[in-house]
Amino acid sequence: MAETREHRSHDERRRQLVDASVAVMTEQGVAAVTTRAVTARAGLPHGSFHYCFDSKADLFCAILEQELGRSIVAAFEPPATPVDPEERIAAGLRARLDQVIARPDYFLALAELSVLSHRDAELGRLARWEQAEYLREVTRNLDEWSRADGLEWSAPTPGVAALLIALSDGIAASWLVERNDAAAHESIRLAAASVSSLVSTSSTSITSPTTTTTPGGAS
Amino acid sequence: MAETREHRSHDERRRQLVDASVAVMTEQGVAAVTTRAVTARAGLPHGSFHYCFDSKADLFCAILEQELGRSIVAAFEPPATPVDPEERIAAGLRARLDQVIARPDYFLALAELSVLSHRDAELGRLARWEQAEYLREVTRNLDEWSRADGLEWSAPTPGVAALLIALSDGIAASWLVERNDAAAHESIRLAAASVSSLVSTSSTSITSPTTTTTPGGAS
DNA sequence: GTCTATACGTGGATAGAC
DNA sequence: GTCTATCCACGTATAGAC
Repeated sequence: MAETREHRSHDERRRQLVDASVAVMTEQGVAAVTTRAVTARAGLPHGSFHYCFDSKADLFCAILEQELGRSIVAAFEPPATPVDPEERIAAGLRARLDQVIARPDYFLALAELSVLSHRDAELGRLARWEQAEYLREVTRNLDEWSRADGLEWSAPTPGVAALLIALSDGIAASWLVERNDAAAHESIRLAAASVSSLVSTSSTSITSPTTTTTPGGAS
Repeated sequence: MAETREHRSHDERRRQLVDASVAVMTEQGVAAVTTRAVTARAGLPHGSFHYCFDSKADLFCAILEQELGRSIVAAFEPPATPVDPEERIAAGLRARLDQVIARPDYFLALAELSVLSHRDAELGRLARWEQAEYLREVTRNLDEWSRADGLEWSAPTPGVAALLIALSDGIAASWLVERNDAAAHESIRLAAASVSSLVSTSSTSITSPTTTTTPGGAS
């Protein structure tokens, strides 16, 4: 450990600079993310930048990798507590919207970075990969939840997952320009009502008969 | 008229530069839209830029105004030929996707410009206004179409229109990163099936009984 | 291995020539 | 009114000092 201390410093610098970049990006937009601004924000000398990153594109790769990966972790996460499909879908969509509402500037910056990534080959690959990963994750959670509650979809779940992603993205994007909470929540309500028409509760659900016996709070 | 000839030249220059900007933006991204690149593209001297625009932000305003306005014109346009709700919704969503597929780089640039606009107060106002205008247009067309076919929605049409916009935006955005035609069309299929569950054909539709008599090709 | 000083290119905006 | 030459600020990247 004592010998690797110098190397560890190098990796820590990278993380430090990435975090500083995210801060600048969030507050002032992607255009404001310059090597000078980032290093100044991190309290490091300007020269340290090209000591940690090959180029600015390299930095953006690191940012995209870290932040998009972070977004994936809690995507349409499983059961929570078994509720009817419509409410479950609404909850999933609402979770994402709530994140955006809580940190609008951050997600605005992320959106900026996403569209920007398509201009660069390397960044584009990364963005596509993350998107695919995200779809897999949502599909996985959707499957898990459907199996647990004994639900069947009138279409393959990857397709349903893609639809849910498009919906949450679209609603979030719309909120970002309008900042209209009521309208966004109405969209979610309608979306949940719509999408739930694709699901049919199969008769195999043994655990939950006509009346669900959920111990605890039942509203 | 003879007296205003000089002024007309000025306005024509503006349009000329805006068009050049859109071209550059489409081919190389918003970041490449510099005063020099734009004037060069337009075949004009660099100095002519600040002769037509107060600043670069002023140019972006003009671009946003022109291009977003252009997007609105054909938004979920009315009847076409009366078909069932699900097919009609799918057609509306498909129309937008087809536009994006036909000119991906253009819409990518437009997306770039949209997210970028939120960093500037003036541009933000413009983007919001255009978005509201777009919602009004879709709602208007939705109302018209529904009335013509005697349809009733289980929710106010502005809410439905907002959902449709979010859907088409989300699906288009998803396509822009994946470039997966099949997946996008599957999303549209599912979306149309979902949303059509919100509509109930009222008994007032006299023109179209159980079997529609459409002259011409009936596949 | 860590940081400073600097080179080099570019962009936005302007003053002044035609 | 139209265009040229130029200014100044900033951004990336590097060579070399500590």
